[in-house]
Amino acid sequence: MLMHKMDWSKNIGHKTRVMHNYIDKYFHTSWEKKGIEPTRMQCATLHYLRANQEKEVFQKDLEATFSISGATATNILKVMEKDDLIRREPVPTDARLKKLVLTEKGIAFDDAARENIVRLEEGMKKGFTEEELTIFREYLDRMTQNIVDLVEENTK
Amino acid sequence: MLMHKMDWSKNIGHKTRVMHNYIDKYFHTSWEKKGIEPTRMQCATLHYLRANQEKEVFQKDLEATFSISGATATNILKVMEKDDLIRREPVPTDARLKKLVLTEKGIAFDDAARENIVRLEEGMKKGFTEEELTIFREYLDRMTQNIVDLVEENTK
DNA sequence: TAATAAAAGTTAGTAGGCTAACTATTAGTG
DNA sequence: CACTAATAGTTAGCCTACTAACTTTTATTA
Repeated sequence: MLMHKMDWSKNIGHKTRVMHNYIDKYFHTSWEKKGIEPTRMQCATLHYLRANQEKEVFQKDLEATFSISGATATNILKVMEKDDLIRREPVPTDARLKKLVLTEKGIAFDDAARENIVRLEEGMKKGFTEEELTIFREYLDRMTQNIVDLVEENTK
Repeated sequence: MLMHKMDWSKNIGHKTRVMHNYIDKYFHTSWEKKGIEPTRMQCATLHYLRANQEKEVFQKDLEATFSISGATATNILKVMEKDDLIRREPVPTDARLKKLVLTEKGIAFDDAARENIVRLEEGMKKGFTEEELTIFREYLDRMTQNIVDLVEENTK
């Protein structure tokens, strides 16, 4: 059998994993002893709740927005509730739902996180033209769809 | 303060995270009851050890190749040793090192994993030209470097 | 209306990812 | 040679991520 030797330096899945992990690391290193350190997904959740304060937001909305499973969402929200960044309130009209509400502390941390998010957004794009970014997004969407198709083939 | 509302559908970090998670899911769904289910990083490790059977391979090599921390490497290898996919053998010339060796079972699982890896590699690239893939890799490298620069600014 | 299906969220268990702190060993330097 | 640096790997503790199985509640349909 001919040995197929993978060149990891050209592997797009590998590159994606590495980039993904560095983004986590960015958030981890962005807090110089301000007490707590909201993680990447916590910052994203704070941001989402803040931007949708006029609406009612439930766990299922986070799951759809961020493409995470129910179990993952429960984990993230459990930690955030423990750290007093959010509350989960019952909804009178539907006992299955729990309304997600920012606490005062959650709002304060969202303010603090905002500059970190903006700095990352700007910094990531350094040296990229708008055209390149559009192509980059399109490639990511296309390749993700290819992988989704493979997963569906596996599970059909 | 003007509310900055993030459009997650255009966020490249978000897209990268989603693609990354679907690759994990691909590996998870690629085993129809063949007993054990080697995960993404386990398959990558098996592949790497197989391709470098003539050399001596140590944990630090995996850390460098896959850009993972020592703790993460220890975790992955611990599980693989428990499942009898690899052994960790002492090295006479340097007591700090542990040589990583594939077991018979490890070799068998690498064979079984090979078709899954090839199918993913092919499937991911469906509809992409070689030129597009080259550009895609270049974008991932450039953006990852941008993020590394931000992390280094944070930690300097 | 009663039975069934669908939806929302939780729990258990596991993998991969990290940092910080640690042990042990080897290499380098005054 | 002795002291210090660096290297290799582990452990503890945490967060994100998943599936599978579960409870509770609401919606649908026979």
